[in-house]
Amino acid sequence: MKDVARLAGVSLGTVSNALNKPEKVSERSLQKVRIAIEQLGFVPNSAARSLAVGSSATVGMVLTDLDNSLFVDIARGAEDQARQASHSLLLANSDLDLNRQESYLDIFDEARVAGILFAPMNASLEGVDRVRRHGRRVVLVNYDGGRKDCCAVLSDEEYGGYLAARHLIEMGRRRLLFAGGPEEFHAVKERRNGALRAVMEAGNVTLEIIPSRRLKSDEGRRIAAEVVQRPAARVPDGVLSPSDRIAAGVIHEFMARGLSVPDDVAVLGYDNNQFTTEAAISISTVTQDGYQMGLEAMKLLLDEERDPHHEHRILTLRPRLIVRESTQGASGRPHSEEEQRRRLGA
Amino acid sequence: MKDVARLAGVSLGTVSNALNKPEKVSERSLQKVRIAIEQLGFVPNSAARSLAVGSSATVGMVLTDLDNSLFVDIARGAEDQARQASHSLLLANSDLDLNRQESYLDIFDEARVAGILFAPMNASLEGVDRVRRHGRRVVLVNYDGGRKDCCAVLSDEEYGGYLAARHLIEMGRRRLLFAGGPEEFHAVKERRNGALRAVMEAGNVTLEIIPSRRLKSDEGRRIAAEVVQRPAARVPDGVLSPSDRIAAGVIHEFMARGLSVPDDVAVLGYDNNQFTTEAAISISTVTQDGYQMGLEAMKLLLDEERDPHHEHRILTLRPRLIVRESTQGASGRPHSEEEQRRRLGA
DNA sequence: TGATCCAGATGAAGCGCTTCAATTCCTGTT
DNA sequence: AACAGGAATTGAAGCGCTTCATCTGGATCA
Repeated sequence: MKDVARLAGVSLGTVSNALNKPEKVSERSLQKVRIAIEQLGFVPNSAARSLAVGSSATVGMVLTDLDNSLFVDIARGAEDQARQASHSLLLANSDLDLNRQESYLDIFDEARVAGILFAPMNASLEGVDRVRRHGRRVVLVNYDGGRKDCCAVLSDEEYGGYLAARHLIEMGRRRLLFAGGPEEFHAVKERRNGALRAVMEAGNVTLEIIPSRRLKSDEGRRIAAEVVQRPAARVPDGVLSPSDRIAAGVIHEFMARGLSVPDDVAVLGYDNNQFTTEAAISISTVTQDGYQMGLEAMKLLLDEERDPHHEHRILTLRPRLIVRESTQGASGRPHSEEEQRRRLGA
Repeated sequence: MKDVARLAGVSLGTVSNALNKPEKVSERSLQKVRIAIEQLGFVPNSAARSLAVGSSATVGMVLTDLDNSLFVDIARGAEDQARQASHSLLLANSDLDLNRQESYLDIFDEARVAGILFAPMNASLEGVDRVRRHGRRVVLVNYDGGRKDCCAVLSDEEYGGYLAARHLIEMGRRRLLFAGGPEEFHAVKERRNGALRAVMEAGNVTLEIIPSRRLKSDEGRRIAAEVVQRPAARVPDGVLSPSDRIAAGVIHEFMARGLSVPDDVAVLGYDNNQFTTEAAISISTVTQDGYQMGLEAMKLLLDEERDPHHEHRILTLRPRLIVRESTQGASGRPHSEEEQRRRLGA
């Protein structure tokens, strides 16, 4: 920058102003500075800038699992919002590893980012306390571990489970199975509670629950293989599962064993992952509109950054049911352009 | 840090050394510093560190499309390798937007990152020249626009196309269709060339080509809908497509119109995206082992960082064929644990 | 003509760290 | 007892930027 100043024949301060507050600089100087920058190929050093200013224009997002396209959607929403505020969003994928998750929080903390969007695993949120103690702004996304002391954007998981079960019941299903998911996951438990509520409300409907250790499709296959061997009257006619992956496994296994989906058994997933529409049989699911979640989360963060009397808020978004072939049979194009756009929240 | 030094009763330099070169500091001082850090809740400021050192321990990765799980795999491989070198990997998703792609390159450039892993769109690579002129290290991943002046890790796209076509031919297919993909995409063109080579080699096999503007599943549906209306003798019996998405669309549409996959027509995708195994009919595909690509790319970057006589290398990895139901009919579990692990490269 | 203003420009101070030449303090050697 | 040599420590200098109190040179007005 010193070189730029010299070449342009102005002072350091003027170069800085030309870069950050052009309205404070005369057109003439602006021009000279611009030319000098061009000639020297000058690139501002954001580390020096952050150091001088005390914080950066970057927002860090720590997320658990890029394999779940929900998080990609969240990131997209957050990024679009960030860009409007001339901030940029950098992602760190902890890949289901608690250590990495903590370490990325620290990295963003050390970088003095403008804020952290945190889509944590279902586990201790001590990292949040740590970085907030250092004055770092944090907004929780998709899970908040019940804390009330910082902003969060959540999805009403209980209601999502309710929606799912009610849909199956409305389709005439009476022997429901809640397939898979570790009960210690907050979201899984909530969704199950919602399903239970719908079942209670309906009367004369049963809800069986078979948990699983993970949320992968293998578990769905295992569960389907298990129940399909029962006497016909005890085979469920409606399955809802807390992940699209499990639902995919369930469907796959049922079909491989000669059952018809959705005629013999309707199957419903959760999260509206990408592949629910790319599959040969499109999968009905409950969607949490990740784009919206990301957008709102970033808004909260920006508000916290700007408004000195900011108050922490917890936003709970309502999930939405998406009916596709796996619960309703073929019914025209299951993934129209319109639908695509909705998925992306655009 | 000054406070830490004071509280610990040592000098600034000693605190710095305790943090970065503990072997140069006596056990006693180390202890004192540790306690002081603990008590003050001190967090090193990486901006200041970067400023003093002149570069950071972060590697930035700019990628085009997080919806394609290939890139997620690449990021995973890169991250694992980075961690071994005590570097961390931050991701920026340009989401198919050229402006954003350039802007993220600049952001990493301004942050003086240790290097940039760049999985660019099929477009001008001027951003690469720009940041390299500033001394930034760049490794290209998955596409290099034919340049020879920096490291790159590529996939042998031509060979991938060859593998795909040869497989279909070996399965007895004679009327092949190369379905979809914009010809101006380097990868698409190469894959098509490879397919062509396999067809030439075989004799008495035809290869029809129907391009499309994008790589989404709608295009696959459109193409399938189109060819299925022909007289039977002119309907292809083998389809290979440059993306799994298109393949999924093709399969879906064929099935909806009463064709059997793979009996009437075998369909093959490309990239081994996540959903190829989560679908009701698992999709045969060509995989580029993203994990490996990311790993190697990061290795090249680290070498460039460390070795003063580093020479730029271009690594071309061979893709691999994965046969699943869509070309071979049901054949046991198409996605075993083993297979999963291989996908993840773990 | 001189007083008053104000848009612009200036440059020193300081952000929090690393580095390195200089210094101190031991230990072992002769 | 004197000294060499190494290990540990010190603190000033400097990284590239922003900020802000200060200054400059017209323009405006009475």
